[in-house]
Amino acid sequence: MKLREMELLVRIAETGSMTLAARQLHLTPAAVSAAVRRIEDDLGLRIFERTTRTLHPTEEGLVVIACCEDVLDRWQRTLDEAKGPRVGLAGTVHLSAPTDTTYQVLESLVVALCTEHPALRVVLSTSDMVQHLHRDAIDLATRYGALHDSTLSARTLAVSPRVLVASPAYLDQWGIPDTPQSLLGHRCLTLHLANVPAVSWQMHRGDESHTVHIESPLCGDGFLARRWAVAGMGIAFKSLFDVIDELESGSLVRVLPDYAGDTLGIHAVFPSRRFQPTRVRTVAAAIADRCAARAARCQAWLAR
Amino acid sequence: MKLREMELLVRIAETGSMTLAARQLHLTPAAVSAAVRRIEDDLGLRIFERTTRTLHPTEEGLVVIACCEDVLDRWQRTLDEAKGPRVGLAGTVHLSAPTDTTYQVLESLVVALCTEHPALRVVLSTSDMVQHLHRDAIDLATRYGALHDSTLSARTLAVSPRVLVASPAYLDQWGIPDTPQSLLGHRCLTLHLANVPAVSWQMHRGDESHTVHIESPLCGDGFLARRWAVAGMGIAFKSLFDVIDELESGSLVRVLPDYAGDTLGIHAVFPSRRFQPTRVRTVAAAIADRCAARAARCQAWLAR
DNA sequence: GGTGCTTACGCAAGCCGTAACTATT
DNA sequence: AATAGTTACGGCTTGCGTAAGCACC
Repeated sequence: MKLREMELLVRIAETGSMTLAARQLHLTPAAVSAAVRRIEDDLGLRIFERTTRTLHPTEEGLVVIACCEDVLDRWQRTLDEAKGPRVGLAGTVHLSAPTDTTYQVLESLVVALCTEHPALRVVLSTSDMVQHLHRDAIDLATRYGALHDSTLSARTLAVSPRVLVASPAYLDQWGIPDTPQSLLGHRCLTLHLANVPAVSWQMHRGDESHTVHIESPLCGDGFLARRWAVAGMGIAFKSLFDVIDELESGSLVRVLPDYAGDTLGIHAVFPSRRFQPTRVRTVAAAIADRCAARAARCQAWLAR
Repeated sequence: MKLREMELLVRIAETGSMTLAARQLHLTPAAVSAAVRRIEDDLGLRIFERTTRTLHPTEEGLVVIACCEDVLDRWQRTLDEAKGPRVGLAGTVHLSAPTDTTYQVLESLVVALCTEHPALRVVLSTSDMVQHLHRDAIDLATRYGALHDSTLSARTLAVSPRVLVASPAYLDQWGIPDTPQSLLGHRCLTLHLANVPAVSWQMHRGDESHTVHIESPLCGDGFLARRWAVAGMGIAFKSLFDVIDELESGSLVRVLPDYAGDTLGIHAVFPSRRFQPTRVRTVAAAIADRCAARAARCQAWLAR
């Protein structure tokens, strides 16, 4: 038994598919199939019960796979400990984040990390959509809101309410809304996520709750909504976390400040496997640091 | 990295020698040497610092080797759990024990085990000498007294005092000694262990301590001493544990019953590696059971 | 019919044993 | 001189990719 084979078993169990596991490990499905067969023969155990279309671990398979996870985790940590202090980070980290988080948080952070660790490669996969971490072999993603995939694990990076924002120029030209309903007469900038435009904005003041159905002249991703808002194209409904820079600098101002949107959590999301190379842990820690600093600025701004 | 390679590292560390490790794993020294080199290259770490005559783990090597032990242990237990209930014991267990223990305790036990588990093979290595468990790849040995090799771990099976015994016929013919000194006029049966005859017997009564230097007409191993004693050839100084059968049956009787020899521990001794196949654990448990039963008979006999 | 697992086959790399070599005691 | 580790080389095994086959949607 090789560690590589253990990783294969874990990946198959995680993805639920030999083909996806093969892709992640840069193998062919044929190789994976053969490897599983070989492993099962060696062990004298059936690890996966499979038809051509479904695949799930057997009872014993779960025991073995859990062991493989432990072993890989132990091994990874040992290598980190044994060779960690001497060499810088090396290898590739696959990150995925929403557009705005990518450009505001990750971009400069990645530059800093790669400068500090010349052997480190970072692949940034920018998407507002919930990507399939397993399918794309993402090491670490940031996501807004709760996640529903139980095969993932998450860590909260920040918590921040949605706020309505617009540029001073826009408000000069179109006036300042004073009730949620008055938004209907404004140019509202909505997000277009997962092929479904987000068309209703929910906000509340004390016990009041308001839902406004938006007809949007411009609809894009989070990054575009912010840029458009700064450019005076309309009112955006964004996480405070994403627009704290502009609010601090005054290029955006908060609209309807008495009304707050949902408070969204920003999470770091990992494939559930416990074994993470040092490079992933380090990058995760750096992201958490940046987000914590940014969240502190949000707190300060709200309390000002 | 393969589990087999991990085992190799552990064995090298245990035995302190590539050649011995090679022998245990049925490889050539060349293969071991090449494997170590390969592993070190793969890991980018030096595991063993070595000249042609000495070999010891590096700092990082110790970390890696400890990890390998953990991994092998975890893996072994997992396999036991995953396939344990379905199949009987299989494979080979190497045992080593003193002569008398072998013939009185292990012999019938091994027969029972092999009958119960047809796929089990047992290799019994009988010796009164302290064998090199590592060198001979012994899975489990029993030994009297404390052990001095820190790379081994031990479990106490029984504790029993040495006693002086002789057959009734012998005592009829030669008389019953009434003091330790009177042993000098008797035919005493000594052991010949590790090429050095054991020539002094120590015993005590209350606070008194007596050391008697023996001139022995017959000198052999533990088994022979017992048989000679039964045959009326003289007085033996044996662990009660070894002669409980004869004392119960009356074929031997205790001499100088007020005087007790050292209380010796009987230990099961294992190579320190933590990973033990089920077969070894099962055999160890069976031996412990037998010894416990026998020890209980010793207690009962002393208290009679 | 398409997707995903499996089988067949050829090739390349890995790994072991034999044997000669080197260094240490 | 003897012992332990290393290097060199030939052969066998392992493991992968390509390509074709097969079963469940």
